[in-house]
Amino acid sequence: MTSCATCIVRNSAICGALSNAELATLNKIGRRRTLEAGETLIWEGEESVLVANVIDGVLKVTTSLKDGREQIVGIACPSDFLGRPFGENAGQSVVALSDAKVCLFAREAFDGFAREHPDLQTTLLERILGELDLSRRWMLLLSRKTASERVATFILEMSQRLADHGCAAPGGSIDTLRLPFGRQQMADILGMTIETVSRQLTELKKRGVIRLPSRQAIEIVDRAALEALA
Amino acid sequence: MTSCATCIVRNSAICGALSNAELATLNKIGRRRTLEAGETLIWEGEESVLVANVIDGVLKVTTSLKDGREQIVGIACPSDFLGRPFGENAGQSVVALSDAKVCLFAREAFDGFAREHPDLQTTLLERILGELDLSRRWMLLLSRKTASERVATFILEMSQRLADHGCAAPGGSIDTLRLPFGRQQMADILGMTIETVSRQLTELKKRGVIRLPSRQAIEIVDRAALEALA
DNA sequence: CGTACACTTGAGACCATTCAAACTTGGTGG
DNA sequence: CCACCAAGTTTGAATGGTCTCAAGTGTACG
Repeated sequence: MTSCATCIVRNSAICGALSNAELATLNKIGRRRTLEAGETLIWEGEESVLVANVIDGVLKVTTSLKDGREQIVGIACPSDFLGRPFGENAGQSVVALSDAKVCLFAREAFDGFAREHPDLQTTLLERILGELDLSRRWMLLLSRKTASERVATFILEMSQRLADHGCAAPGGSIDTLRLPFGRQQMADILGMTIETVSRQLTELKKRGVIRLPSRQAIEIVDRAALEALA
Repeated sequence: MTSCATCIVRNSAICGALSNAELATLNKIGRRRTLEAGETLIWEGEESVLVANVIDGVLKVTTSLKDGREQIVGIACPSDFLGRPFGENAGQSVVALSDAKVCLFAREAFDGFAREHPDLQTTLLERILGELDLSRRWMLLLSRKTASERVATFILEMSQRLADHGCAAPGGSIDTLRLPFGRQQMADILGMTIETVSRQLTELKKRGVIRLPSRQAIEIVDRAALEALA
């Protein structure tokens, strides 16, 4: 029996808006689920039947074209909210990048609960507004920034995110990022090809701005230079 | 004295969630304002002091880089909501594209009112979720679609919007769009240059897919062809 | 030790941009 | 009514940044 009382994201997820009594009610309509890396939780275009809180792991939120071109429009870390409440269709797919644990709710049940709990709605609204700001800023990157600006921005943004809530994997100081994804996913986030990402990273390495200690790690050597580039 | 009772967006804006009594309270903290084309209502990066409902006219929501590169991340039409509630900073600028009328609220007063009126919050949440879906779909266009795909998608999207709520200006059937903006703004929406937009439009004209009866009008001749391109 | 997979590097092609010039359009005043 | 002007738009030629395709290198894992 899993319980909200012992949940590690109890206070940082939207559940933080609820009292223990309210949480007990929510607990009844929710259930936990584990996902393996690569597993899809939500399919783009399908009916929106699920919403979820991330408990552990990292997931990607994507939209794609029929021919396979894909764009990652969001990265979900522990305590982040997933899914499309108050709507019939899921606009994006959600896929686990690492093994993950989520707290699932049937969308309709969640909608009903939310309508009766204004504080939860406020919290949710604040989160979604933050997401909207983020995705709009990202639109500027995708449409107007050059390859090197994109990579510089990406590294700084990830560093930021690591600082905020330990999303970007363990075992690094503020300046050594252990990223939970490979080049292809970086490319899908930045709207470029894998080759261009690679070239830009080696360029930054050559210039002594970053180091690449291992495949999935980036160490920031000269943060000021990165900021100038982004 | 302006009154919500006679407001033309009374039912289509977020105010639709409120009773007449509640609306009277909201009316006290709001005021009307007219904007001339080109006037800025909200500045990116400044403190978020205002939120608003659009009553008349069309406005653009933009983010930009210091060097002037700009991306339009949203178009606001009558009954649309503007601004950043529950947050300190405005992430985007809002500029009137045509002469416009808006219903303004001090952000903090609005936040307070919203917290006490769950139905308003639900409505707002639904709207913001819709905006998020839209902007995420647009990210895919900006990062992965070719110039011709972008223009085709744009025309269809605008046609859709015209059909939904008479945003895209008067005097047109479903297939003749009178757009409230010029080539530069199309470019800023699509993340391209003005020249590329122009070239793609003439290309579509040559192929008999659209006609360009006047500077700001686009007539869809072969909708199926457009859909195939998008 | 060998194989598979991810990443890097290189050469060439291509699409969108840049810069420049010509053309429309709509408005103003002679 | 027409000439003129300014602003917006179209068109052209050349450039350049990113992608594509292909081969090479490295790293993890059996």
